[in-house]
Amino acid sequence: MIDEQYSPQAVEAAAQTYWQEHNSFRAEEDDTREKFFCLSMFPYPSGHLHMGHVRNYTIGDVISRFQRMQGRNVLQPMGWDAFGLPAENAAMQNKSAPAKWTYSNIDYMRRQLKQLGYAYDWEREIATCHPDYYRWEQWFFTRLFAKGLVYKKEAEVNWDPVDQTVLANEQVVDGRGWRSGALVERRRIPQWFIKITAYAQELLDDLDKLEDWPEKVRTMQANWIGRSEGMELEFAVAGQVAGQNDPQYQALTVYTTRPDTLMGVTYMAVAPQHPLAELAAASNSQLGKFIAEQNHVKTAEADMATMEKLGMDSGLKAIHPITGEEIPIYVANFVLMTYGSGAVMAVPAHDQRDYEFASKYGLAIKQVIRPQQENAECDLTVQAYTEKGILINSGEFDGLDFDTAFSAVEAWLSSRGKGRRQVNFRLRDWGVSRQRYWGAPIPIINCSACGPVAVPEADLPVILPENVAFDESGSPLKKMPEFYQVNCPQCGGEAVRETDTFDTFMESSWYYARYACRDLDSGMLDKRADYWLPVDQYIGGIEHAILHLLYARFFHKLMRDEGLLSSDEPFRRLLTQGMVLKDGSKMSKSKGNTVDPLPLIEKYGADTVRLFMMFASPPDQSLEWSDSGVEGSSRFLRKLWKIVSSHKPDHLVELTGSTLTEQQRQLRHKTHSTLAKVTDDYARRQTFNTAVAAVMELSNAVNRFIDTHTTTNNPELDTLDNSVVHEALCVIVKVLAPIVPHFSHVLWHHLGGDTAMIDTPWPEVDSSALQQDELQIVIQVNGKLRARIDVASDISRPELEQIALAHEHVQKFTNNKELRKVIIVPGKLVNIVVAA
RNA sequence: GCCCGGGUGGCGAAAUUGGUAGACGCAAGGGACUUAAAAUCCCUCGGUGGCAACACCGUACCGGUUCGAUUCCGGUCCCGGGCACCA
Repeated sequence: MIDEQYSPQAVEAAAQTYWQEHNSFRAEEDDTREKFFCLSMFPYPSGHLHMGHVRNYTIGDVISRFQRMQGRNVLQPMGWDAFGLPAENAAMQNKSAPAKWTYSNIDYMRRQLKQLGYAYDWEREIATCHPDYYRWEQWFFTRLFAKGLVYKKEAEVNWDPVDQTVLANEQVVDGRGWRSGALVERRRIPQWFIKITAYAQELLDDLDKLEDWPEKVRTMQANWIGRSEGMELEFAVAGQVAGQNDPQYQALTVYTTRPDTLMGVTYMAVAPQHPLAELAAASNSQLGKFIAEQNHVKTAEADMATMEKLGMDSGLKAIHPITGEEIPIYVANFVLMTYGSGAVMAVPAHDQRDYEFASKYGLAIKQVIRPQQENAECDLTVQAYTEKGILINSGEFDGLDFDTAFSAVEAWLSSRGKGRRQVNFRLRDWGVSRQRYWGAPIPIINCSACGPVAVPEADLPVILPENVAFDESGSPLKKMPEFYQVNCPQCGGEAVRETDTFDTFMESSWYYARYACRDLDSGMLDKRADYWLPVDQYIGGIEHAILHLLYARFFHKLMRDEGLLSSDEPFRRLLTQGMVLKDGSKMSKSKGNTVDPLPLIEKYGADTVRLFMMFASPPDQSLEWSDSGVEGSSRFLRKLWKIVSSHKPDHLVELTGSTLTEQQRQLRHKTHSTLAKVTDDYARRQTFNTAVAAVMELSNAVNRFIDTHTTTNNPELDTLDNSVVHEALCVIVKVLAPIVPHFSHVLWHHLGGDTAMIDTPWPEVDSSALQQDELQIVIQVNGKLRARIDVASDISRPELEQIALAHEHVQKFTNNKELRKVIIVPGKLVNIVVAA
């Protein structure tokens, strides 16, 4: 007999001890079983687990344990995304080394995860800041370097002129450095890029294969990649830009998706950093001042898009490629030098941004498109007309529609070598250089004779020195000659090692694969990667919908093309979890509304916390934290514990085929319909909240059944009653096991389970228990509910219609009215349509 | 600004393929047990009217499609995520 009082601490200790002693979660490759790789996004070791982590990892654990009960060979690993900015900030504050802070955070958070009872294979734990891990990232980068998939170019960063450091976007507040308060400047510095654009088309096309990803994520990625079909064309620069023979001064190359509007171009716009702008500014101090002023906008796109659109006439003219007219060239702050060619053509009549700019600076607005329908709204005194339509004021192109105009303009320009059809992507190459210390060193040596040279494989890893002093003045690596003074691997001459480190997205782009062969020291991956990959279920925050998930997809394809694995995509199924909120806003330290999981686990136990997390809302929606809701989950477990612990699993009889009372049949029906629903909720819908609600209903039904079948005279159930209850309780305990595994572990033993809960298969639905003789049918009149009736489940349509029409509540609304039609949805409802 | 979501009782939510709006839980109110409290158990619980049966209204707002709309379509408002150096 077990205690009637539920004691989470004792229960959780017992279950965790069992799992540990039996090595229950060690995963091994086994070709005879279907594998299931379940992965939650690994955490950044910020110090403590927060509720978002608890939610994420509970979802992953529930899915893992469910799949295991379904017979799969499950791998569920855990690790640490250990490089990153917060470690540097903490180091500055504590005047210590980022490594020490990171490792102690990992130790603390690992203990928290263990308390929660997650079924992780801890032997595969990864921390990305270990050289054993990042050496393969460095090795892989040198492979990409050899293949020409990486290159160096200048890119803009936020520069703090006081602290003399590069700032992340989040470190720029209102255009100023967050520590120094200094006005931030844009600065161009050479950085490494990986050619993700070479894979743009495949990354787009393969989204169609990801059938088990949320539609919204696929849409966001497709829009991010942003494939467009348009034309690249040249506008010659008019007159002679004195003494400049360089082609960059002689023509502006622009890209447009609307070549049909070409005849409506009334000005050109170039970026402030464009060579033509700089040239014009040399003899125009006002323009020079304007250009200098534009140097203080943060590099983030949101800032670029919301800032006031400003421009200034450069005085230079471009020549329209068809009409030969001279049109002004403006310098405009919204044109980005780092996008495309740094120049755009402007058609104010048919582009809203161009329209607003033209209106502001008194530039011509020339209509060249009219609506398809003559009377459609098109008032150019109010706004641009941006729809596709019919060409006007376009000379020989008049009367053409978008498609024919596109072809005609293309033919005209291409025959004269002034333009060509081109597919463009919004996606830009991935800049991976960071001017930071706490990251994986970029394995490149810069030699004045040989240029950039990859660190040879034998010299890898390039180890990041961990024992460093860290202060406000930026990366210690830049002050360590013993780190950067090296000899060139090619010519042996004096050379300088890169002191930049990798973007931390690099580590998180392939960690999932490394879990398969985490102990391998002779290579990045081995054939075990192809056993476990792709990940069958990936779970993480929606905030990663684009960047992390796109980079990981890209890396997977790079690893495939390196021959390291053979699948095309890393994550078969994706679940994007919503945020955990308190009082309607995201839990965060700055708002002071965080809830620490630890005291809750101590008070209620891990199972209660896990249960509340799953019950409070569906996983992909935000979850409103509620202390009293946790209390409710605890109450449910206590009640259920009492029912199960006072149940005696004796004198049980076979139920299938037995003659049961109506109430026994009803409880069996409830048991098996609940089982069917919960199975579907876990497997297909992944709505664990409705699964829990269904189990609560079943548990309430069992409770009522026991109440109505025992009396003070006879406190025991008879054999058949007890067997029906036993069946229901076994289903409840088993289907709750993924969510409250400790609780189920102990109760399953009490119910007489001959295997440990963790090794027990998922129960099967007895379809004979689901058969019903009667159904409830709803009767509507004109779509409004008027009656409910119980009928035989095999009733014929005419019979049902007749009963419905004869019902007194129905007749009240149909009397003296013309019957128009009767709609019957079998097994559900009858809708009687009458004249109003 | 652009891309993607979301909005249902006092609260978290449910309604799975266009077919019974509010399952399940929380809070609240009433009652039982108790010297008392906690715990537990029972009842009520979207709004309005009504003794009740029941009727009408109700899923952010405006409009549309349909026998029937929380669900589909068009528009508006509000909230959230992302925007390439936070992770």
